[in-house]
Amino acid sequence: MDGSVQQRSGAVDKRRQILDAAVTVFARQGFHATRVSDIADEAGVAYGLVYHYFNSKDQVLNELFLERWSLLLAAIGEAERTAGSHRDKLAAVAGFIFESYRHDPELMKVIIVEVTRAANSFGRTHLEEIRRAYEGIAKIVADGQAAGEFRADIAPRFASQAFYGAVEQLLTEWIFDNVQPADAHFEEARNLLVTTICDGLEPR
Amino acid sequence: MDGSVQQRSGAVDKRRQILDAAVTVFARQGFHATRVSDIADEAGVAYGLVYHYFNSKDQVLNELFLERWSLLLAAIGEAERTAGSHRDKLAAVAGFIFESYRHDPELMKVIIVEVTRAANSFGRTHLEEIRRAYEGIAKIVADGQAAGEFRADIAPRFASQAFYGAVEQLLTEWIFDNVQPADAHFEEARNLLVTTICDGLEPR
DNA sequence: TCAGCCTGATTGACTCGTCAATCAGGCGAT
DNA sequence: ATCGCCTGATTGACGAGTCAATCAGGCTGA
Repeated sequence: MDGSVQQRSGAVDKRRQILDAAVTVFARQGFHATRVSDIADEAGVAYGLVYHYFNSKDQVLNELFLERWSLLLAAIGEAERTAGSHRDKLAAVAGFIFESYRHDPELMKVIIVEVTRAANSFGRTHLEEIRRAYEGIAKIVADGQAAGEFRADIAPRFASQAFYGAVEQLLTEWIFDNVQPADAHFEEARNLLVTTICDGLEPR
Repeated sequence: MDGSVQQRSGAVDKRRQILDAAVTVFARQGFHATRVSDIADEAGVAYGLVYHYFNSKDQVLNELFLERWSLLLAAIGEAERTAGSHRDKLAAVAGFIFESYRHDPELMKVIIVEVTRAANSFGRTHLEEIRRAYEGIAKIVADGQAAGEFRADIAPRFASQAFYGAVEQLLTEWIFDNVQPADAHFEEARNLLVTTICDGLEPR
């Protein structure tokens, strides 16, 4: 009769607890360097319980990635649909990504370091999902070109890569520094990013 | 009496052979997934010989990275010193990186995937070296601002990140696709990159 | 109401394969 | 005969995943 979809008793959701612990530990040690027992310890849970909820260590990371990436894809679609100028749309996308970092730096670190940039392991596994984001951005650029807001002599796919690459590199700096930038920095980063790239995309 | 710096006999340089084999195998399987025996097999050499020349599997990768990264740092210094406008200097830097990929895609793949973008493992180890490159690029931007070629309201360090991030993301696409782009693509990539970023950096 | 049953959550010792690194010895050149 | 390149079997650590046992709480029928 209660609204929650908990499995049986009113116990805390252990599954969620394990996922959250995994984020912390993956962020701290990296995926390869964390043992499943580290996750269990961090979650305050027995080793075997991780395998009760997940098939493998990999699946834990997959779950974390998909959970958040789907939000990004949704945000891109949303920006495409609602924001004003195409420049604004790109700003909205960059804003969402920076905002994700502000909201949960550990999770973003894990996603970027272990998935998005891991061309040999999870990056390859989730290539399709990742590319869906690039394509969304490319579509905004293409529409902007059609509308005459952006110069037409730059391939949208190319612009999309440059845009996303710049965003991710900025985040990577924060990740390396293990820094939680002040609110003002987020605003600034988004604005400068959009200024630099979009001005570069404008017709001359 | 011969010009080479070989260790003793006239035998082929096994050390080099091992390094080259490592590049191939690291590129194919990723660092974590390759066993030292894979390297030895690829090099046509006994397992133990790897440990004759290197202290550890890690050291093999370190060697590969430093070997090439020092060339990049040299190229940045060179560009800073010689090329004409500051835009040309940035074009020279981007050109060198793209050229490195054209010359040896496997090596660049390994360096980017396993070092430059590996915030939890080798990226952290070599952070200082990596940053030296960012700083070199930032210096070019700063000089360009001082010369009035670039707008002054964008932090050089920031522009540097955006620039390098865009370059690396483009390379990453080729890496994911396992593609050896035609010569024309390199030229095009460099030009578009410089166009996009530098135009964005220009005073309005 | 309550005993007994049942289900599924939870535990952690254990297995089993994998691999980095070592080492003792062989071989060829000088 | 000696030195240093070279070999590959062996060792030992380590960690993912398994599994049999325990536990808790709800549900049944009398």
